[in-house]
Amino acid sequence: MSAVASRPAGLETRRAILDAALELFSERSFDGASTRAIAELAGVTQPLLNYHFAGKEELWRAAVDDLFERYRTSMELRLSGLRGVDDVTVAKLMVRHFVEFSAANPQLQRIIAQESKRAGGRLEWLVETHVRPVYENAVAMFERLAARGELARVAPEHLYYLLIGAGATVFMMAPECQRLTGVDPFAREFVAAHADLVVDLLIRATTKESA
Amino acid sequence: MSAVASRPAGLETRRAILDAALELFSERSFDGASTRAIAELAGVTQPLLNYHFAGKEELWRAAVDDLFERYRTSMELRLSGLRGVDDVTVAKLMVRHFVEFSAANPQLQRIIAQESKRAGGRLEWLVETHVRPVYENAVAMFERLAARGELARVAPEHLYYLLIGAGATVFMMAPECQRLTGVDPFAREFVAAHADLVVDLLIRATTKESA
DNA sequence: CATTTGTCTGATCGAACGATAAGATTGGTT
DNA sequence: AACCAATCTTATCGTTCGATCAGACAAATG
Repeated sequence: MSAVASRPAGLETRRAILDAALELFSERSFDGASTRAIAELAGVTQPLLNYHFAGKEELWRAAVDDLFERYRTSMELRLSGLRGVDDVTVAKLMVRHFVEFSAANPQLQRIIAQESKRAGGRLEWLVETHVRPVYENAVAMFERLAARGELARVAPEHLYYLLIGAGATVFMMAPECQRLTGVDPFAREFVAAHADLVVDLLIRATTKESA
Repeated sequence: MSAVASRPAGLETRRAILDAALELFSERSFDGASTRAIAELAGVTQPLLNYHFAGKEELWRAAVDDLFERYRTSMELRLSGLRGVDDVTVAKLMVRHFVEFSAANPQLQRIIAQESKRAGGRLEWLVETHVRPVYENAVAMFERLAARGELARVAPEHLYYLLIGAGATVFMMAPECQRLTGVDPFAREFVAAHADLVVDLLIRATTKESA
């Protein structure tokens, strides 16, 4: 049953389903995305989802796994070969990469925001499996910055959600931004300007004046 | 049919339904909140929703209307009697009130975030009916601050979503924050500290150094 | 060529969905 | 007391949901 995917055709279909699932889960929420709509977007029939995945919930988890895996690898790639570089520069790169990834993959914040509103099995899994490592990484970054006097000594809970919110909200809400302001937040210059702003805000702004 | 509510009992029931609808729509999304669940939370039977409201979509609109009405009146109350006060103080009060309202009513950002992910009728209505006035008010505030040199000359689209995201995300995602960090973001001290941080970030941080 | 195994489809299940119709009940009016 | 309109419930409609099953199809293996 649960599909180990040994033949090439199976892998391609699996990928098409994962992409479609991520798209619809992220913009319509778990309940709003029907398995039939996902199947249609993937170009397959609905029962095929249950062949490749054990059920709707497991399909959701597989899609989220895939997305976070992309986030992790892209961040590692960005930070590879920076052994000797100072903490401030690395931190700025991390923040910038988070903003740019959020622009290139608004599904990430959309899914996190969706599930974070309500306690339950999916939130529990999401936090313990994927969010906590990201959070702890961020906290470590905050501490390195604070130790060098480049960041006000504020509780990490505040800084984390400040960073997440400031950096990703406009991309998560891109359709609203488009309609409200007429500006396409995914435009190259917008993303760059927003990343600059967030980096400045987090790292330069709370420096020196505070603490 | 459409219930003009002349007898007192009707108004109380209507309010109970609106409260239940707001709660479930905000945390489960439009599709995830069933009319039966809303009715149960309100302590009435499911068909009664169709007596007081024309349908699920109109119930959603009525609940959102109610919420934004509360936001508007509370903001006006907060800013009443401030005719002579300088722009910077007023702006700080506005930002602080937005953060505190987002803490007291996380449903606001939850519903906005939910609908802003996808273009469609509900987003269109939400933007034109409620979000745009708030946005234009914020833009006017940005311009007054910039004119006094208290804010970097950044495009308002960036500042608006920066403010929204930084100020409301942690409350919107309160269940995640609780599980991830063990901290209750609704605690009085947390809300106050977060408001301070956002006010400082927006108004003091981008001052002088930039531009 | 025959067999097997991985992949996919058509048909259909029971449950939950939003909505409606018909009638019971309640409270104000005369 | 009689009436009537507002409020609410019970029963049920047709649709869509996620899931299952039996079988078709295709590709690798012998």
